[in-house]
Amino acid sequence: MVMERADVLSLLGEAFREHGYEGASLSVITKQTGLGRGSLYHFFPGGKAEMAAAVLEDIEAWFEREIFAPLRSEADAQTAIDAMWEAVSAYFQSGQRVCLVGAFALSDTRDRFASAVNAYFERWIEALADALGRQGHDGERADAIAEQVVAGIQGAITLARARRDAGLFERVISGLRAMTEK
Amino acid sequence: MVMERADVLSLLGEAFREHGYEGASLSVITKQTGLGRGSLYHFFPGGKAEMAAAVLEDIEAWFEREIFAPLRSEADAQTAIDAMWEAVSAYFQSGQRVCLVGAFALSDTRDRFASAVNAYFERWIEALADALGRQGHDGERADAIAEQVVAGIQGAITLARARRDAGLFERVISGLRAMTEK
DNA sequence: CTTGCTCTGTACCAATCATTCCAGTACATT
DNA sequence: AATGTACTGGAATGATTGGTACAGAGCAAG
Repeated sequence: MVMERADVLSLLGEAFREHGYEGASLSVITKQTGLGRGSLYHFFPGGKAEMAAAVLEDIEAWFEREIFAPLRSEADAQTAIDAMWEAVSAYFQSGQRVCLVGAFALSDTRDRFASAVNAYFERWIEALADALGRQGHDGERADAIAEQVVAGIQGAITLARARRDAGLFERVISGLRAMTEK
Repeated sequence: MVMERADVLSLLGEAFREHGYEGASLSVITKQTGLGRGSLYHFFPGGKAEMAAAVLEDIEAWFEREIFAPLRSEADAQTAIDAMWEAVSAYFQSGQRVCLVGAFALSDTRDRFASAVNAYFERWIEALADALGRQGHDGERADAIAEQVVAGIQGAITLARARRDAGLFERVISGLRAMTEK
């Protein structure tokens, strides 16, 4: 079995998601990726910090391609927004899967990856506001809704995980979704 | 200087807030509380796990007294809701201060303290829904708003910390607040 | 002063941490 | 078959982890 870089990043991502940056020890990582220490440090000479940075970059690239870019440039804004909601539900698995960027943001891990963490949310909010603007809202209102919605998604993940309640996630999401409909 | 249990819990809380459960090592904790290992294990024979559990209990008690109970029993529901918003802004310091329960919820630390983490949010949502009900909303609608609002608060904290933007926190909070006005 | 109790600082423990190192495997290029 | 490079597993590194042991400090009651 060949292990592509993309596969490794995905497994690394799950490890950090489950245990957090501090909690994801090298032995956890080797176990969860199936790669020995030698291989890990061959691909990521910078160690754990470089692994996490690479994962963040990978996540950012995925969201940029699948969600942010369509929000900014799709001819029909509502179509892009609908696609965002589909992607969000699938990606976060009804709140059973944590947002790694959000999780990092809540501890001092944030400072290690400050610019990646900031950029992720900045781009999401801006792209969504752009789509809302093209959908007919005036600029200020679009910004406000976008902030409200992106915050709401993070909160829905937190609550769904705290209470182990996927239904709660879906209910909050559908409430937010109503805010992005014409 | 006498060190009351309440002071220790407050300092412990800040340590866990800043570093997370895994990241708050015993040396971080001794530094931040000013107590040596001897004292710490004298007060919390169960070690780090007992410290975190005690902090969670302390937080829960504070919210119960200051926010949940008034929401349930204050004669004028709107007054209790207004007080909740004041308390939330002050307690989370415009999103510069993390919600420890929310932070725990996002990693596998949640499982160690599952019932405390679940109870905190369950009570918050139920108490708020109760107040919204007395304020005139029908039951189903009150539940929905309460979930939406409590999730929104958690998300506002996440975003404000991620982007180091206290204004963002206040804007999201005031959007949520509008949902709890008659 | 003595007794008894709560509290504290320090030395210590085994386990685990991230990281380094290196001999060796696998495989593609000559 | 020989060489070079990419990769791998595991042993060894020193630092740090959470937790224990214990002698003593501080102080109130007798």
